[in-house]
Amino acid sequence: MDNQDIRKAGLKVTLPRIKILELLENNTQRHVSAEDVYKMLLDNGEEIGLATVYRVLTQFEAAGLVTRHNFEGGHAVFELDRGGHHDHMVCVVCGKVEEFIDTTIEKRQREIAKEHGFEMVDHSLIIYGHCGNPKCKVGY
Amino acid sequence: MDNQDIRKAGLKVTLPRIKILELLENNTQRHVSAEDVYKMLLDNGEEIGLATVYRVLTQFEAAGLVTRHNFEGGHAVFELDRGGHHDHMVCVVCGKVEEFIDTTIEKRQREIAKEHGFEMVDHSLIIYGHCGNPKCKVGY
DNA sequence: AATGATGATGAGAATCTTTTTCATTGCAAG
DNA sequence: CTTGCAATGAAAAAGATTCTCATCATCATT
Repeated sequence: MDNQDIRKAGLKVTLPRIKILELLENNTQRHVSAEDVYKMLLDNGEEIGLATVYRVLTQFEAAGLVTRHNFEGGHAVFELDRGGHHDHMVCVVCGKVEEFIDTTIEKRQREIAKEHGFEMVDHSLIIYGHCGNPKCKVGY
Repeated sequence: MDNQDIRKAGLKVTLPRIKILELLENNTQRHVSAEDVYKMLLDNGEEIGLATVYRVLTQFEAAGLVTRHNFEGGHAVFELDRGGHHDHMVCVVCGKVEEFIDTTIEKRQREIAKEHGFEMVDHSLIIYGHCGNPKCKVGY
């Protein structure tokens, strides 16, 4: 019941919001920029303005439906929150993104924050490296 | 011998580069945006263009003299590389930045990368939370 | 089902950050 | 001291995101 998620967020159930949420749910690549979303909607024949895409994604983020990541490169990417939190591993050559979750690190982070007098509310961990693809290996 | 660092990077020793490196070394706040650097130079009476600041910071980054961080908010911040790697903790209210390093996490990251077939070359860990300042606490 | 208040949308303008262009200047090797 | 080539400043351009505003759609209430 996606529409309920929108409603629960205190937002009206409108066509742009439904379409954007659908796209995030069904799209193969989990990490998309606002521009990506906009273009995909266009390809699907939806007449949704870029400004609306930005607005909706920001609202979804505030509602906890999606997460915004600031990867390298100046533009943000969004990802549907499927309940489970996870971190990212990005290949510096091909850009491939893998997700992972590690309880050791998760736990340690909370401890470190506390040691510094912080109360952790969120975190961002991105590992950059060369992925398994031979073409992405060092010295190729 | 800062000028040697510039030279070693294969760059000519010019006034803008010297001034920017000096500023990064002597400035109290370690994390500065290109705009910050530009304005501080202006305040110091230096006539250095914003484009040059961007160029030089990017060159310094390539040379390993500074590190670029993509914190939330759309603009990058730069930090002088004082040899030691470290991660960041950012207060979501006042923006205060604290640095930390944790061997448990550092080690675990390498292991995780390897488990996924990645060879880690870098990483970015940012913990967001409420800092010790009472005004930044939840429910203030 | 009609109504109306309020929120949402689209288009384009505006803003902000960063990069590029290009004519001019200055470092540094000989 | 000359000279090539890199570096610079100013302004324009590009890219990402937000804002403005007139119009339109949703939804709680009739």
